[in-house]
Amino acid sequence: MVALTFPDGARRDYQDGISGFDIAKGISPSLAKRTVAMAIDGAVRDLSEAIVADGKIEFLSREDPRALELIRHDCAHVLAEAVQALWPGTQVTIGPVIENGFYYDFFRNEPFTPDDLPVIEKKMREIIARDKPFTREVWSRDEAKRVFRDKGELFKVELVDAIPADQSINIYKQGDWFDLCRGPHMTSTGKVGNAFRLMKVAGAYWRGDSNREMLSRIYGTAFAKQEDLDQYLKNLEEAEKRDHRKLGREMDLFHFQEEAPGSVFWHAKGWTLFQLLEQYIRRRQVEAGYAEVNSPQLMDSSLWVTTGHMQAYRDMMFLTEHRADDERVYAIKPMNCPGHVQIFKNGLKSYRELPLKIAEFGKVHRFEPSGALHGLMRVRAFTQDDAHVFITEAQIAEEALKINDLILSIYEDFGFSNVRIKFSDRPDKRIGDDAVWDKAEAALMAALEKSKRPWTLNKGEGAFYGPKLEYVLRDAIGRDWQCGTVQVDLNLPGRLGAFYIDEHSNKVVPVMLHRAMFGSLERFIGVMIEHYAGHLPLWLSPVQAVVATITSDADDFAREAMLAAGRTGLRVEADLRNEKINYKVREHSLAKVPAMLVLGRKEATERTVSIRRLGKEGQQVMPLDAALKMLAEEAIPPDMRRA
RNA sequence: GCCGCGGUAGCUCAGCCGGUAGAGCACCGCAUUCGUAAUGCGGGGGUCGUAGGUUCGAAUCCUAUCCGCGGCACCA
Repeated sequence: MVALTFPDGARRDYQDGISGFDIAKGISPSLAKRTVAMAIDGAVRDLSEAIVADGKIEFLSREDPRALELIRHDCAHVLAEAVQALWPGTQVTIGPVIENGFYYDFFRNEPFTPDDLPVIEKKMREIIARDKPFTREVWSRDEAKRVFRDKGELFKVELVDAIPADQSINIYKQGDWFDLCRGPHMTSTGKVGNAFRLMKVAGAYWRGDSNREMLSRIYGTAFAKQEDLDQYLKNLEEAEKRDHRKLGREMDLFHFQEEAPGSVFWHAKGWTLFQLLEQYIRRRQVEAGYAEVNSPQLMDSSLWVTTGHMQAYRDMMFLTEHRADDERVYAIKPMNCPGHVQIFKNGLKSYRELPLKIAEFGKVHRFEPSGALHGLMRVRAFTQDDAHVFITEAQIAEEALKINDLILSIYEDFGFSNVRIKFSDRPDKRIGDDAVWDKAEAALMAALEKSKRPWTLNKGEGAFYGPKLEYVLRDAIGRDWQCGTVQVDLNLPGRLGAFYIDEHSNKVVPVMLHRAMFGSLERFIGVMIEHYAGHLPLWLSPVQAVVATITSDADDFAREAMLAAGRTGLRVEADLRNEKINYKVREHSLAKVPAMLVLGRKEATERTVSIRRLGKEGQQVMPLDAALKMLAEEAIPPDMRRA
């Protein structure tokens, strides 16, 4: 007998090996009908599974949040069956559930095109309508391999081989079609319902390995209800409107063109924003004891051989051509650290000078793969708010923690409070002894623990010279972007011959912390545009207000208002065109100008302005001086507000 | 870099079973002085990404190449 506890607390005994379905049926036929799976002690299982131990049991309906994963997973199976029905000979590989849906990877000579999707969807609806039960069978390893090999499913054979020896080989059947699968599944294909949609086709490497076959992937999503699917599609549209590439054009911030792939042409307004960020960081780091420096853009490539960059990243570095009168090969810097080490090395340093913190808004160039380029988020030329902190070994944890706190405080000023931290330890491709890595990782971990922030391990993802913390922000479209980083480096200073004199007059190699807060200013601007949907806070808006007239009778007062605004330090533009106020309001709203100061005949006479804020209806009338004072107040950067 | 898709006026896009380019918005001109998201009328503007090829004839078909988009891989 097995004793099962139900969600309402009731406890009943059942015959050993009874299926979930039989239990549900015993309670009521309608329960059995609407149940698609069960959860035993919280773990979702097939409803047909035999129960052999005591535990808590729950029946899941289609509407249960935990069933969503099943709907999507089953949908992936239906997709695979549909594809094989339409194009026999196509091999199936894997089809997992992902964050907002699922995908299935196929191998065939002719990849899918977007036009295939509606055809596949139609076939899927047929399969769902047939409503065949999902049944599970356990096969022997040899039998599974033989069957798949006979069917020509060579990728499945490889998967069977990859399943650990202590795990059984599960086969799920839906009518005549079957797939190797861990499960669980719902009771039948009909439970998938019709609220699904195939989204896009894409290429993907078999097992994520760029040396292996290129598979053809179909992405889809599915929901329990049509309304949920509609809402999801609507959200995608909304996210598209936030795309920084689109907003960047509409707000006249920047552009790209063919001649400079992956490099930004910053327009006046975008460059204003860029400089505001730079000034902000400059204030924050001066406060934190950093000195700003500037190192050469172009240095002899031998320097990069010494650091190991040429060995690790040669094809991603921009190198100068050989020329007759100078045979040296120069590299455009892909990082600022070697330059900063040269500055450290220039002149004898004492332990009394540590920690020595030098910062640079360093513009670095990296030949990113063409497929990786993505607006401001991934470029080939970008500006790091980079710094290097030279310290003794004993200072690692303390200084790393200071950087951690500074980074998090900065993100808060920009409205990013939900930041995830990743700890990346030693990669396979690295320099330096394991003993040195042990020390570096332990010290960084000590800082991380002191910060008392949740973090995740990013195994083997450290830099080739040291472990790192990475700070990840999530954008409006749900993509994660790594921005800040702290890296402990016990290797490069020694390689580059840096040392300081300790209290016993000995030469000692310093430890170097690398840190960046925005990471790339370009990327951070992209993330911010999407985060705010273009509605930048006043202190960051390139144009903070537009003075717009209703009639030319107000022109003189408008010019006066401009002068007064200029004296407050606000960035204000005038719009005295002979256009209707509706037209002006619309245009400046689309350009995301945060405030409009509207002047008509009435305002000109009374020396007032009518303020309209972006995204808000209605307006507020107040004396010009009061209005400017209010805006100037609001435009104070958050860090200066604290001071 | 790999797979797929795309590149036509400043922007969004139509034309693409070959016959030599079109719309809306934007821009310019004129009129309008009009109270909070598009005033009316008129006008100018494109070697159809680039280079080859097929053809009497190419934006339309073919090849190469560049750039972009969606993924994958990569990201010091």
